[in-house]
Formats: sequence, structure tokens, C-alpha cells
Amino acid sequence: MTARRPRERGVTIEDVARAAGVSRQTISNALNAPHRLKAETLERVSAVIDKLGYRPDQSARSLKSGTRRIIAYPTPVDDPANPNPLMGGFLEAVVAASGEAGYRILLVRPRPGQSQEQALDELIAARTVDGFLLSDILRDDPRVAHLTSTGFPFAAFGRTLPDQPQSWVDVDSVQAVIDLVGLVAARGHRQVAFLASTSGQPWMDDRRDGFLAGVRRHGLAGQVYSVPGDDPGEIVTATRDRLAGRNRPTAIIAGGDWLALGVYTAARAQGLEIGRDLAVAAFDDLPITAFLQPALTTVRLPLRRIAEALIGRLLQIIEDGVTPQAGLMLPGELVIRPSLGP
Amino acid sequence: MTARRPRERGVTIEDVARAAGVSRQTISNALNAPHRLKAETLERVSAVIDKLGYRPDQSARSLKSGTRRIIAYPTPVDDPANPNPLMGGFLEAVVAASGEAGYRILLVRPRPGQSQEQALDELIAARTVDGFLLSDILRDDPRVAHLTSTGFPFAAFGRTLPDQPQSWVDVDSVQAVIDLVGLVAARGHRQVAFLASTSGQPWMDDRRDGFLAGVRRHGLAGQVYSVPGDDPGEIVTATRDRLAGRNRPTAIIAGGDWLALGVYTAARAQGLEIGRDLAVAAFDDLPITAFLQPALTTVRLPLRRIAEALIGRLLQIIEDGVTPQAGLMLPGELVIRPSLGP
DNA sequence: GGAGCTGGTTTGAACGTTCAAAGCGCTTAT
DNA sequence: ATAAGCGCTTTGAACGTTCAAACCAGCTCC
Repeated sequence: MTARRPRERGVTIEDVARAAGVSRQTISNALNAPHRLKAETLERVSAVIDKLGYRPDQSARSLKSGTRRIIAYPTPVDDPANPNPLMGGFLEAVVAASGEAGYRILLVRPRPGQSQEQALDELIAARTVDGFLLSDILRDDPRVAHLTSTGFPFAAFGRTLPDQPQSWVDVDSVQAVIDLVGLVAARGHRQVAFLASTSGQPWMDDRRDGFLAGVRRHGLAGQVYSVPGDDPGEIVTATRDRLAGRNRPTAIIAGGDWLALGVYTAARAQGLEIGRDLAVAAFDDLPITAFLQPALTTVRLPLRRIAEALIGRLLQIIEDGVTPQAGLMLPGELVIRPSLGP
Repeated sequence: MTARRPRERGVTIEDVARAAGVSRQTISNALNAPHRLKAETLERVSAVIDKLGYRPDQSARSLKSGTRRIIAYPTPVDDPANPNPLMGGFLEAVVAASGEAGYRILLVRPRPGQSQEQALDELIAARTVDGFLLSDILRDDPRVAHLTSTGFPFAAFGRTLPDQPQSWVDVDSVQAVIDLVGLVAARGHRQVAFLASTSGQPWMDDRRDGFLAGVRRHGLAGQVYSVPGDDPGEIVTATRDRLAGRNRPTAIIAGGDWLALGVYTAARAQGLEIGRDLAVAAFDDLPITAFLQPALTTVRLPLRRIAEALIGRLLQIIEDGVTPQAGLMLPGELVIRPSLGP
């Protein structure tokens, strides 16, 4: 039993109405439908509103109007040892995009013992939010399935299934990696390897598929090798083995910058110079790679555009009830740097 | 003019009351004060609640009770080129800690043309949140000053002024860097340098002060040099100059892992081997440094404990009206790795 | 045997807003 | 002259919950 502190109440619409000598509803209209007021009244009322610092109580407004102006973002549970370095930038972009439209982002997470779906249900039933923003979408994502059956508004960073709402936005990783392979092929490489992590990120499959499609298209000898997690040691040794073995690749495309760091380390250990003896490219454009020498060729995710598209689609569903007919596939931005060689 | 989609209403307390054959208030009590019900009634009512999937409407509850169970976190505006890599981990910890207590985190940001204080005022006046969680506290932070004068609950990651509420939590960077200097001194180093960034992070001063205190205490020759921003190129050249100049330091303590990456690069360019020719230590324990060779000695921020302490203090203010008498200074965790030398 | 207590439950009001409808003064059409 | 329409404003009700107070039956007390 915690004693709740009595909360002092602020200035209400009634106070403003009295002070301005008009009715409640006129104040409400001044804020929500200003065109209904005579210019002179609007001016006078607005002055009083400003003077008293009146803001409609969010709860009362929500209760009556049924809209919260809040979007829930179920935060992916991060491995504390290796938190997603793009999370900050993604949230940054999402907060900016939603803020512009007058919406705010609520971070949510299932409570201990609660499933993802139950956590969503709780928010829906308690009418706490207007919609959901989902990321890290699995091929057959239970959250998407659940929201689809509920009919509750959501937008997804990552593709949904064909029979689900196409309110998704994704990055065309397949094409981006095909492009990377093209760059490698153009530089004369024949033995090319792809380094994947099997720790279960859904996007890794796309990147690998892009690689396979790329080598096929360019008639190269492609090999895929992978490490089970994100452990630096494993990445380095797996790459070292690969570089020491037969069919030594002269180019490695890593499924993420994080993995590429291991490639740099392994190459150095083998006395190979990146950009001359070994071409390297990756994915994500982590800021940290600015320190790599030579600088890393990579694919940057257009986080800003992704966030804007996601919020735009979500608000369209929430406010207009219009579900997009097709998903939106955004191109990754190729950032070509010396690690590929001349 | 956006057409609002009519929102279908869910199951209300009235529905449950009718179904269970009791009054509204009994349902309310079953959820908020179960001890008031006869065991048998409670059981029966709970069953109906579960069956109908009833959840109290958050807005209605907030309107009447005056409590939102939401904490606002004004997100620091990140440089997109160099987003704070610890942000994800910090939010992770904060969401976990607040979720445990039944609170959620609302990400907020001043709208264009709006000051920080105005953004806070808007949330207070609209009664959207119960309290604020602030980070990146400046020495004389306008947000803290404003909330202090308002008397609105907040907790701060970073120290407040003596005449302000001591609801802060901070990491004892000064002591941590003194410890680092001690480790360096014990290894026989006399010429020690500190690399700072002057891009205005408030904590950098502490780290530098710790360095100065450390060299004084251990009778070392300390030199401080700094770079204006976070640009890798500048960090590397400044360090290279320093390593090539007179009074070449044999140990460098960097104000952050990010800066240490530049030290590694510069040292390599000079043909110096880290751990043998140059001792290096830093601050933050970014996961990425796991790839550095030799591994980097650094100070890890106890994000989990920080978040728990912040949320704990904030909820104490919100729920019990008790403001902490003193701030909480948490020690940084020294992570000693080979970059210091044997 | 009526007053007082106690555990359990119900009742009426209120939280602050917006919606839907009605009202009002004035102009225009019939 | 009356009705209809228009622009602006007000009125009454409702959103779904919790608070404060009232109620009620069963007991105890002297």
C-alpha cells in the first residue's frame, strides 16, 4: 500500500470560460475548431488561454474523444553485452517524426511472465495507445498475427505476410547486397565469401540471400560461413580459418559492420592488407567504423526515412482508417569507401 | 482536417458489474483494493473479469485518480552522425526498472520553436505524466531549475545544485579516473596525458578533474589535450602530434572509449605498441571495444543500477511525496584489460 | 433492547473534456 | 409577414472510472 500524494489540480476549461466570459464549448472550439469562432472572440479567448496557461487535460480529452495521441513501441529486449547500436538513432528518428504529428512514443515491454501478445492486449484493452510501432519483425511474427486478428492499428519495420496488413516498411537488403557483390565483381574478385551471424536476426537471411543472388548473377564463386552469436573471438577465429584455408576468398562481405570489425582483426593477424589483399564490405554504417583503416564500405540504413514512412503509415490507419495497399521497400544507401580497394 | 475513425468501445466496468451481479465499485475494489472483498466474492468477480478480459480504461482512471503511471523522458537530441551508443542500453534499463513498478516511459521532445521548459510545462499542464526522468544534466540545468520552481517530481542522471532537490544519481567519474591514474602510476608511468573532447558533454569535466586529482596525488606529470568535437580525424591527428612531440606521454587516459579508438589508430601509425610502448585506458566500455587488440581497460557505467536508483527515487517522490535528502553517487566499474600493460 | 461497531457492499457525485443538439440574432427568400 | 437559412454560441449529456459517504446485516456491550 503506497500512499498517493494528493495531486493539485490545474486550470480547467471552466476557469478559462469564466475568465473570458464565454461558455466551456467556446474554449474547446478555440483550440479544436478555431474556424467556428468569430475572429474577435477567438483573439480574446486565445489571450485568456495564454494568460492562464491553459492546456486541456489529456485524460479527460482522451476519455471523451477516444484518441490518445500516443504510439506504443514494444522495445526489443537487448542483449546487455551487445546492445543494438542503431537503437538510439532509430528512436531519435521515430520521436522526431511522431512529434511532428503531435504524437508521442510510449516504450512498453511485457511484464515478467507475460507474453508479447498479452502485453499488446493489455494496452489495447486499457485504451492506453492509438497504435503500435513494431520493429525486428520475424517472418511469421506473433505480434503481427495478433494485431491483424484484432484489427488494431500498427506499422511494422520489416515485412509482414501477404495476408496481413501491408503497413510495413523495410530496407531492400537483398538489392543492397547484390549491389555490393557487383562492386566486388567489377574489381575482378572471383572468390567471394559472406559472413553471417546465426543469432536469429531476421534481416540476416535477406542479406545472405542477396549475396547468393549476387554471386549467381555475376558468375562468382561464393561461399557462406557463419558464427553462432556476436562474440568477437568467434568471429575472428572463424574468419582467420577461412582466410588460411583453401579457396581463400579475396573479398568478404559481412552481414553487419559488427562482423566486419572481426574481419579487419583477422586479416591483420594474417598479414593481409584490407583494400589490397582483401576487399571488405558490410552493412549498417555504425559510426564507430569511422576509425577503421582503410575506411569500411558499407550500406547505411535510411533511418530518418524509415521512421517517417512508418509513422506516416501508422497515422494514416489511425486517423483516416486507411490501410496501405502495399509495403514500402526503401533502398539502402551504398557508402563506398577504400576497404573495397581501388 | 483529418477524419477521426470512430473507435469502438471496449468492455467497461458496468458490463462486468452486470455480468457478476454486483455493483461498479465492487469491481473497482476487486482490482484496486481486493482486501475489501469477501474471499468468495473476490473469486467470483475475478473470474468474470478474466472471462470478459476487462481492463480499466486508462484515461478514465487517470481522470478520476489524477495519476497516469507514465514517466516522461526528454530524449537528448543526438548528433545523427554520432548517436550516443549507450542510449539503447540506458533505455533498456530504464524500461525494465519502471515496468517492474507498473510505470511506462514516454519519450518526449520539444516541438520546433519550443524551449525545453515549455515542453515540460506542456506535459505538466496537460497532466500527461507523473514525473520526469532527466539525463545529460548540465551544471546549471534549466530543466532542473524549472522543475524545482514548479515542484514537479523528477529524478536526474547527473548532479543538481545544492539548493535543488537531491533526487539525482550519478557515477563517480572523478574517483574512477583517479583509480585509473593509480593503475597507471603503479606500472611506473610518469608522463601521463588525458584526452578530452570539448563538445560540451557535462561529464567530461569530471573525468578531466579526476585525472588532474590523480596525477597530483601520485606526483605524476600530467598533461591534458583536447579535441573540439568527436571527429575521428581530429582525434587521431591530435594524438599523433602529442605522441610525436616532446614530453611524449607513456600513458594516455581518454575521456571516452570513442576517443580511445583514435588513440589506438594514432599509436599504430607511430609504430607504438599499445600495452608495451603506450598504456591506454578510457571510459564507457562500449561493446565495440571488444575488437580492439590489445583489449581496452575502461570504466563501465552501471546502467542497470543507475536506472533502478533513478526510478526508485522518482517513484518515491511521486507516490510517497518523499524527496531524497542526498544524491546517490555510484562507483564506476573498473574493467582492467591488457591495454594498460603488464 | 437500543447504541455502537464491523465487514462487506452499494449509491451518488465528481474528475475535465468533447459531442450532439439546441438556441439566438440576423439576413434573405417566398 | 413568416419561414428558412446562416454564423456564432450555449446547453445538456456522456465518456468510464474512483472517491466519499451511505447503507445494511450481524454482533457485542452494558
